[in-house]
Amino acid sequence: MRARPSADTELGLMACSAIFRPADLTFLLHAAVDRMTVDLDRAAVEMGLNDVRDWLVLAALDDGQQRTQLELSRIVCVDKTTLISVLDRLEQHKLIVRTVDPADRRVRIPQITPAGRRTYAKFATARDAAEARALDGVDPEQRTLLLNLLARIADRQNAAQPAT
Amino acid sequence: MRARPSADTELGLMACSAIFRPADLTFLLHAAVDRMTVDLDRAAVEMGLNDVRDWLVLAALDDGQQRTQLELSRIVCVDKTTLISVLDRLEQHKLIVRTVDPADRRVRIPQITPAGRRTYAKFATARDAAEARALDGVDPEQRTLLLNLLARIADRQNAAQPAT
DNA sequence: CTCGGATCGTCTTGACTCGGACGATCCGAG
DNA sequence: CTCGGATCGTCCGAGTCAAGACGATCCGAG
Repeated sequence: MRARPSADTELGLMACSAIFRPADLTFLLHAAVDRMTVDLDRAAVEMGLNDVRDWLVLAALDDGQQRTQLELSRIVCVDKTTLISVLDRLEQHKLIVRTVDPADRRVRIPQITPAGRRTYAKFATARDAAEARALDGVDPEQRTLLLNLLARIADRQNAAQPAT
Repeated sequence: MRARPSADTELGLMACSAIFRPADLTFLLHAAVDRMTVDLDRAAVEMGLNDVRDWLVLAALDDGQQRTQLELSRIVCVDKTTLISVLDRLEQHKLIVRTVDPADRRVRIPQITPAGRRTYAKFATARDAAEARALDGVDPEQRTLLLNLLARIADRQNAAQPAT
């Protein structure tokens, strides 16, 4: 499991909102991510995965498309060198296999196994449950607004001119 | 500056939304955080800071309260060992000084210097500008709703029972 | 006062990440 | 066919982070 701040500092997060202005967008985003990550990491370890990234990789492989490791690394936003260790672990747990593309023997085609599919499905339901818990009591209209606003922030171009 | 994924993988983030279901709360949160962090990190380096955490520390010290390093680490949610290097750097740049508490010679009281205050103020305006950019065109009512929902997610108790 | 346990800041160590280098392989030019 | 450049996966080295060990210091019991 990826190292995370200990419980001490974890709780401290909440203390921040008392000290910093409470409506700090960046701070709240970080806090919300941390909160979700705690849930998802726990769900991941419960089913033998290491990390949310393990699940991201499984998710990307679940559609059965043939992807090279490089494509995969771009899709899940993991450095290609880091992806290697993830794939090593998943392969060791028999959740994926690395096949060689007969048409180009340089590339490896990681493919999800039935066991990997089962693990992925279990994690997906856990994730859905976590998100439902997080949004419990928020009416659907507000949910979609939240998601839209987040998407809007995320999609914003990196247009802030690169330092004159 | 803290290492971040290269531009390649950075852009790949957006590709995710095409592959995963587009309304994935966790994914959007991550993407939004990444987006804000890019802006803030850039602002930080422009004024000689290393990191957003440098600014967090300055912000926590700006109110002039006497805090030990341990308290400080809890407030800014940084491991106490990591905080040491942050304080070392800030002290080297003369933005803070470490004083010894005369009442308890074990503890150090980091205090912000006038130069530190100036740097903090500059960063604060840069941060406000970044957040304003991120929320450009969103009407005030929706902004407060967004912040409230984020706070709600973040504040949620770690109540998911710790694995039976 | 003395002494054992608790608490502070720092140091050490092991794990992780990522940029760059490397071997294997492909492909197009000649 | 041969050969040079491009592209794949992997490995290595520098840097970062945090858990645990450690010395210095405090404080309460006796």
